[in-house]
Amino acid sequence: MEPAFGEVNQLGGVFVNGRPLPNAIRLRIVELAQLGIRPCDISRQLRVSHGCVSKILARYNETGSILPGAIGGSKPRVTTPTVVKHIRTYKQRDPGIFAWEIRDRLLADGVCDKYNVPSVSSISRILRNKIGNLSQQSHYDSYKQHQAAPQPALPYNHIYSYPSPIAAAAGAKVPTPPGVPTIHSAVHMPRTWPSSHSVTDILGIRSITDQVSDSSPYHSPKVEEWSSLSRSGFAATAQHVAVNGLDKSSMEPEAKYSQVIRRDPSLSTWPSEARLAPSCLPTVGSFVSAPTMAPYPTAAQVSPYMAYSAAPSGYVAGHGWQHAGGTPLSPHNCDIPASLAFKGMQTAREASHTVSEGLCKRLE
DNA sequence: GCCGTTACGGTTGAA
DNA sequence: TGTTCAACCGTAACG
Repeated sequence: MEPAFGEVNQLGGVFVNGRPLPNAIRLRIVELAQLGIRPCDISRQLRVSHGCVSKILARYNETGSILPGAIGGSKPRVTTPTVVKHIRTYKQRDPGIFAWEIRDRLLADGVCDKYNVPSVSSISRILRNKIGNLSQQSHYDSYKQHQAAPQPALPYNHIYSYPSPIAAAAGAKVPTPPGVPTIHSAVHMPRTWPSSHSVTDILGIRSITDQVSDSSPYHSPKVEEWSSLSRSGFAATAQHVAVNGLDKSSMEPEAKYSQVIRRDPSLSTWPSEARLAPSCLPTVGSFVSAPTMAPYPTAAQVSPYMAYSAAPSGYVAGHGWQHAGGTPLSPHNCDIPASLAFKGMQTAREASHTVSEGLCKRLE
C-alpha cells in the first residue's frame, strides 16, 4: 500500500519508506559529487540522509549506475526447460541415478555452471514432479517435447534487462563467450540479475528491449511510472531550454508515454540529445524541504503511486540551487573536475560535453 | 564533523 | 486469489 504522504527525515527531506529516491535526486547526488561537493554537503543540500548519499555514490562508483536495483521478485530459476530435459535424459539412460550424480553430470556436461546448477533437492523434486515414472511417461514426453518446446522463463526483472545483447553479455552472470567483446559500459553491473540503470539509459534513452517491452504484454505499468520519473525529469533536462524552468509539457503525466529519445539500433552512438550534460542539468533545482514543497499530493489528487511519482516535479520546480558554501552552482557552470573519474561515464561525459556546452551557450 | 556500516521497518514482485 | 519469501529501499544510529 502506497502512502499518500511521504515521511520527513531528520534533514527535512521527504521520502517514502521502502521506495527509492526519485531519479532526479539520485542523479543530482551524482552530479554534485562530480562537481567535487562532499557527500555531507550533498546530504544537507538535498536533504537526503548521508547514508543514502554514501550508498548511491558507492553504487555509482561501482556500477556506473545511479538507479536502484531491481526490487522484489525472485532469483532466476535454475530449473530451466533445458536443465529438466537433461535431467530427464540422464534418468532415462540410468534410472537408478542419484540426484547428486545428476547434479555432477550437469556440471560436467556444461549444462550448468556452479552458479546455476540446481540443488540436489531441486533435482529430486524435478524427478518426482516433472519426470515421475519415466517408463510410462517417456514416450509421451518425447512427443510433447516435439509438440511444444517450453519457452524459457522470463529473466528476472526482464523489465530491467540490458538495453543491448552486448551489454547483457557484459553484465550477465553467464560468461561472455570468447570472441564476444565485453564493452566497458556504464551499465556494466556485476550482479546476478542486473538492471539497466546507467545514467544514459535513464536519461530517456529507451533501449531496444524497452521498445519491445512497450508492446509486450509483460510491460509493467510500474515501469512507466519509473520511466516517467526518469523521462519526465531527465528528458526535460536533455531537451530543456529554460534554466530551472519547468518545461511543464515534459513533466505532464501524459508525456511519460511518449518516447523522448530512441536510439537507432544501427547507430553506434546515442543521439546527441540523449547525452548527459552533468553540470547544466536543471533537474533538481531546489532544496527538498518538507514544509515548502508538496511532493506527495493528497490522495484525492492522484493515485498513491502517482503521488510518489510526482515527487520529481516538486524537486524540479523552484529556485536555483546554491552551494552551501555560498558558491552558486549555476546551471551555466559547465566545469567538471577532471580528477573525478567515474566508471563508465567517460564516454558519455566526453560526448556530453558538446551538448553541455551547447546547452550552456543557449542558456547564457 | 565526516563517513562507512548496519539494523530496522517498509515495499515489491515472482513463485 | 492470497501468502510467502527474498530481493530491494532510505533512514537513523553507531563507531
